[in-house]
Amino acid sequence: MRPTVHDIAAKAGVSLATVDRVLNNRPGVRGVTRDKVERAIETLGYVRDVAAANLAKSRSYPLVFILPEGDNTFMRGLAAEVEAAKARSAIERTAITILSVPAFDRVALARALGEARALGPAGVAVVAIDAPEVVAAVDALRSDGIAVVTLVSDLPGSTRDHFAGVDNVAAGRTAGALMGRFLGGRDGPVAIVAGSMLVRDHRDRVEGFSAAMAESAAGRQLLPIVEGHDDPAEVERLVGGLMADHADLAGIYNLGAGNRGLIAALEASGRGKDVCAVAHELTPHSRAALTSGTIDALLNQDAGHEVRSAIRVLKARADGLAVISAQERIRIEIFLKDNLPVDPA
Amino acid sequence: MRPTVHDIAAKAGVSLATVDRVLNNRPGVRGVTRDKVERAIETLGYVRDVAAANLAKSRSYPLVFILPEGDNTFMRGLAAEVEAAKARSAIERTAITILSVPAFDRVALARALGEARALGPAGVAVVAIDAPEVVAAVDALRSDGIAVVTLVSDLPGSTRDHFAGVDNVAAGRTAGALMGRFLGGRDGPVAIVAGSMLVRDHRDRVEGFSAAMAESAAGRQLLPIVEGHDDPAEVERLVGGLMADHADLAGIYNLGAGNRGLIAALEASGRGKDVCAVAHELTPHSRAALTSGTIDALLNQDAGHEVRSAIRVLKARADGLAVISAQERIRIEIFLKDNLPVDPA
DNA sequence: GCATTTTTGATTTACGTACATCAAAAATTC
DNA sequence: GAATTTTTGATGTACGTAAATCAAAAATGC
Repeated sequence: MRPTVHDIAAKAGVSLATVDRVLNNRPGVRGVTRDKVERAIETLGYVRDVAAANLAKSRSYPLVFILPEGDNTFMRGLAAEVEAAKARSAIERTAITILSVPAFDRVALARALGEARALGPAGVAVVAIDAPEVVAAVDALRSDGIAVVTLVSDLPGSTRDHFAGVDNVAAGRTAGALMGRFLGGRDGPVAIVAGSMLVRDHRDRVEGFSAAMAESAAGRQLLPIVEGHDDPAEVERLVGGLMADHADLAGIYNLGAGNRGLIAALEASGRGKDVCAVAHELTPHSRAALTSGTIDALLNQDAGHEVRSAIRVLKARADGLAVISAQERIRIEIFLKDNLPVDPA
Repeated sequence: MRPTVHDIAAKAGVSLATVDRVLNNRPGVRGVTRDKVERAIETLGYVRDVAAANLAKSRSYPLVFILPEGDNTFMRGLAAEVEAAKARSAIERTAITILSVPAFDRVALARALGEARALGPAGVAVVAIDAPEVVAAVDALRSDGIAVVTLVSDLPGSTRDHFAGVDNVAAGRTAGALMGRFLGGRDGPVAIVAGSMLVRDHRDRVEGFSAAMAESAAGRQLLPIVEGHDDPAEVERLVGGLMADHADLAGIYNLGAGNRGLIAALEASGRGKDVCAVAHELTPHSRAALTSGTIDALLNQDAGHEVRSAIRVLKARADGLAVISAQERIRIEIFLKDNLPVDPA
């Protein structure tokens, strides 16, 4: 049977109250007594029953999620996952507030972080934009003792507790390696379509992609990066332009959202299948394009995993506990037409 | 504030005892009363506090893990993950017993399942061998009301509750697609090295690989499958033979364990880098070989995830609860030299 | 050695649920 | 309508921890 506080008290020859004082480091315990208790804890291998403790404390975790608005499927999916987590609030003892801000608007984001701070939550999860005012707002939260996790896009210069997202440099490198291998002997330049170079995840992907292309396809020309702002219509216009301007275009890497636009433009051009396309995020649209051969490879991050991981980490940090980092590593999935999961994602 | 049993009692105008009778469907409640209570539960949106309930029940989950013995890194890693889970027993209210059986020995496995049954646990996780006596032993456990999860290798003909592992047909297809693309114009046959065709996961991988190769590299000759029994020494011997017999060998797919043997044989041959090698499982050895270029792609399943998922599912099934299937899907990771995780796995 | 401060003990209540017991009320049978 | 059965209420204990109170004991200062 697992030892309880009573067992420690008995073993250490002290009262329950003293054990409680030691466990929750309340004042009024002499060093010697504290040592006695800690030895008893050690030898008995006592671990606090977190469930019972939370019950006794009737602990709850008010959390704030700050998400960008926008028309793209990935962010809408992310929002849906946060809603799903909200529906589990009762079970998980969380109380989730969602704040929406215009995409790529650093000022609005900093303001939203201020709002979140005013709510005095236990933790905040935010899709970050890499800008000084955002860093300042995050640091302000942290100095209030509020846990902060960046979601999808990181903010390395800040004091955020954790980043719940994929290694985007590695994602870019993977895209580059696949592109290099898939292009084979084909000639012609490769285009890069980003959402916005304001966000860290997109910058990281560009960096990784360029590096891997330089290795696996040395000498291949990379066209200047264009920004589609994760908007399908804008991406369609941009890709249409690229196809028109470069008759010998060999590949396109769309590292942001707006795959609908990419696919539409590729298909409209009539040479969609000749261009090697690598993109991010598995959605009904991108899945269909992968199956049909318009897209050659998809890199995916699971929004549900990211949201659940963010919540786990926020709760743990709010309690001052450590996290199992291996469990919180978000994986990059690679989908080819041959390994699509059965369940339509 | 989240509603409790007291709130239901008040809302329904009945006593706490009656609410308890309804919630835990104990006898002695009239239909009308039951309905009243259920309506109150519905309108208040009550959800049982599982932590408090488990505390009150002082629930614990005795589990048995049945793992194959053997010298390969993957299975040793799997065992280590089970040990790690065992170390978390106190926190997770589990009591884990590990049974080891000789690899690929169906009779010993069936006997071990019988032993497990005699222990009367809440659930059993087993690395299955696809054989009638194993199916029978699993079904016997199930008919005792013991939850059963297959781990890594499935047993589709049985009544097991769940399979905690990857979609191995998809894994094989992915390997085939990568091989097809990576081979490019190179001529020559492709070899397949399995562990044993007795286990379902290996059979599934062969099926998927063959199908994908037929599509993406039609006409490519596949050599007859050889079995290395997940043993590094045996695999080294086999691959050495293949290299010697087929001077024009274009690719090797090692779908079982024993990568150390594969790598050693490839490197010894002197033409290791000319042969496209696809293998499974990221280990220190395979990682080094991927970095050096001896192996071209690695498919990986995360043993830690599989073990944790198996435990979650076993606990849920023991309580008769549903599982969030999206959360329990084990992903196939694809590693190229460019997207290796920083942390040495 | 006395007063003062610090440390410790004993005890109680609470968290939300499970489970048991016994009495009271209501419904059913004949 | 009395006897019986079924249903319901009231109440208490337990799970393991948190948190508070008040009294008792021990250590400290001078």
